Amino acid sequence: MKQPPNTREKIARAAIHLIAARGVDAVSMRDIAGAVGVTEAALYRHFASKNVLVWEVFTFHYNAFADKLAKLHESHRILREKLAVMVRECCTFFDKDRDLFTFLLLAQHIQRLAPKNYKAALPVILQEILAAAIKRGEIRAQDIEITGAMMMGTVLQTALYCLYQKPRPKKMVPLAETLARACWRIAKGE
Amino acid sequence: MKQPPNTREKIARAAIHLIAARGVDAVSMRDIAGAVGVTEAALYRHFASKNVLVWEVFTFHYNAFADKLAKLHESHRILREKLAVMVRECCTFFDKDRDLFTFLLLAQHIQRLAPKNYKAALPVILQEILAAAIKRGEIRAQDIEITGAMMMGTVLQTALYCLYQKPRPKKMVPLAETLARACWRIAKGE
Amino acid sequence: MKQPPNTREKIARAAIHLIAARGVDAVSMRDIAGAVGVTEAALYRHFASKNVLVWEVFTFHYNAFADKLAKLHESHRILREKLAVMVRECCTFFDKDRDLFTFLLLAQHIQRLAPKNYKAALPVILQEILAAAIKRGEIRAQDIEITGAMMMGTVLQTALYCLYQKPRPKKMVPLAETLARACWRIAKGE
Amino acid sequence: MKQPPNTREKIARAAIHLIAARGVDAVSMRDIAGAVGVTEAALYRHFASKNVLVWEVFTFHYNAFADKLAKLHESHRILREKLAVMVRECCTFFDKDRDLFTFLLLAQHIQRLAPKNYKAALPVILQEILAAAIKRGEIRAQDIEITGAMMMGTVLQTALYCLYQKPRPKKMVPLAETLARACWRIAKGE
DNA sequence: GATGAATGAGTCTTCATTCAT
DNA sequence: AATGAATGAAGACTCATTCAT
Repeated sequence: MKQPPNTREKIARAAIHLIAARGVDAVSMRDIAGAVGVTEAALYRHFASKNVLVWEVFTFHYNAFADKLAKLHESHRILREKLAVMVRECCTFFDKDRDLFTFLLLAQHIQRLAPKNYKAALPVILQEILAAAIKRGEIRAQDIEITGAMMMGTVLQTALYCLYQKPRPKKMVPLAETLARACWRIAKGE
Repeated sequence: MKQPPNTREKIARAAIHLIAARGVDAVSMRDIAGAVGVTEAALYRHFASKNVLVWEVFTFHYNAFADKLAKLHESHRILREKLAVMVRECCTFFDKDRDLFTFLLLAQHIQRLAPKNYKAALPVILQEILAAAIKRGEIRAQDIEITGAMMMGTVLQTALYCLYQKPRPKKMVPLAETLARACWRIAKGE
Repeated sequence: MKQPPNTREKIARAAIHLIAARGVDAVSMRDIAGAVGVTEAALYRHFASKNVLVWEVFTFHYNAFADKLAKLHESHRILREKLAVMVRECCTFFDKDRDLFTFLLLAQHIQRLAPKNYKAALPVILQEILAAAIKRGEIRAQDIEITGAMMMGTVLQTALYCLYQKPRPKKMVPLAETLARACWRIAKGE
Repeated sequence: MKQPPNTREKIARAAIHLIAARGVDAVSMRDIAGAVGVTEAALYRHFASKNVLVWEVFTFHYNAFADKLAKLHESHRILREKLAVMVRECCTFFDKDRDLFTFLLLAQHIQRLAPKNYKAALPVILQEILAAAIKRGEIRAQDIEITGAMMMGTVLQTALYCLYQKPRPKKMVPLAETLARACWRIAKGE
């Protein structure tokens, strides 16, 4: 029931693909236009500027992913299971759409385009989960921001490692259990 | 016996400072020259190109840091202590020279400048330590590359978090013990 | 008996408003379309090109104004009165529709769009009046082109001055008598 | 004793020539560079931007001319002579360097580039002269801003007229006396 | 009458780099 | 060692205009 393949969508995909491979600054509007098969000027009918293009594509997918994770963990009670299911989702995502995952991984660099006071959703979600687990007595009191950062690092750095494996990137799903356990042990502390 | 503050050194420092703040692509030779107080052309007396400049400055400091870590851990026997001392060194480094640390953090992006077959030293060191610990029976057998990646992520993501704290970046040294324990528990597994 | 607010008219008004404020070159078809609330393409239903749009709108109003002045002065016999009534009309026009007056003031810049051999009507009218006054012996013989230019300058430069008064443009009608007298004295010579 | 023909000066001259003929907006950096015989990029070594280029060239010559007029009139006592000598200087200037005069004539359009609170010097000078003449009792009290505007219009519109005479622009010096007398009579009033 | 999408040429500007001095 | 001037390629973005619908 879709209309003729939406140009805006094609532009977004091309941007994700190129930026995942080279980084925001190293990809020009010319590159994106070329990949889509239109003129540079055509891009500007769909996105007001390069910054807007990158930012809109980023937030759209980032928020979608954050929402999914939020939904997922809610169907579990205990922290260990919440972590397991979230980590698994990350791994699945990575294996299914590596371009997009990598693109989202550039969050730090893209966030300089963010409006002031923008707060990334993922860390917040993680911190809320941890706070709740502490309240329930599942884990002992701790600095949830630091714990959250350590957990994210565990997963993301591993993703980075898998990404740059030669000759072919590694799959992450097989590592899901290992990663989940590591996250759990980080939270559990001594 | 040092000569008057070496220009090459001043260029390197300026590059580190600017790149730490903005990223490689967003810093131009003009920016660097301006920060040093010389002409762009002068930079080419000291470095053959922008890429060479970035790469040489990066590897110099990266290798120096890797060497230091290697030396440090050798004066300890058991993994737990090795990790503790290495993590502490990272934290100290971060607190003492945030610019440089941040610059080195961009490794992934800078490594596209690397010669083929270049292999970053830090992960290798970490993997060797883990391999040895397994051999000694300190920890059970496991995929040392993944374990290493998880450990690095734990520390680096926390550094990233500390870096972007507003209004002032946070100190990392106070977190050293927490981080070291997390790394240890990651290695220890269940 | 007017139709629903004619689009062509709305386009013309928007063009006048924008061009009066910014000049021909600094106003784009996009700007005009935006101000009217239609697509750029829609403009081309009403005007063949930007140049045609500007030129047609200009000549229409310019000629209308020239005609009015011509009619006006004919109901007076002597130069002094002719000048008085024409100057007053200019002032009234300025106060009533500053946008349009300013737009017409850009005549010099718009006339590069003119067809070859185009001759602006206003100077001609003025020169005819002066020629007649000389014939009648009201004023002594003189270069009517120069005298005409001086008179026009007197009024137009004053208009310019009133236009750019901050914070609000000045009214011109109160200056009508002063201006008319100046014109008269210019013609009268010593 | 001059060094090899200064590029900055050549750029300024080319800009004056082109802008006098076509207006600021219709002249591109490419045009200017082409006229000078250098790359566009070379222009940016001498002027930070197109706006800066136009503005600096404009103010430099405008102020120089204003200074000259100021000096000139000071060597005369009475208004009539002051006006005569200033008008004559305008005419001489026009005949000697029509490009530059025309360029300066675009003042109104260039002044949108002006820093806030910029006040053009020429009207001020004229107003001071008029104020002094009133004080001395040479002319009766009047709105010096309006009188000034009328005088300027007299000269400038005539210049415009001379400029666009076909096939060759007219000389202005022969008109100096006529113009000076017109200015005087404007000030003198009835 | 009007739209949405597209284009190709052109805008100003910045880039890394070179070279004569 | 360093400079000032220059370059050619590329950057993001805008322009007037066209055309299928």
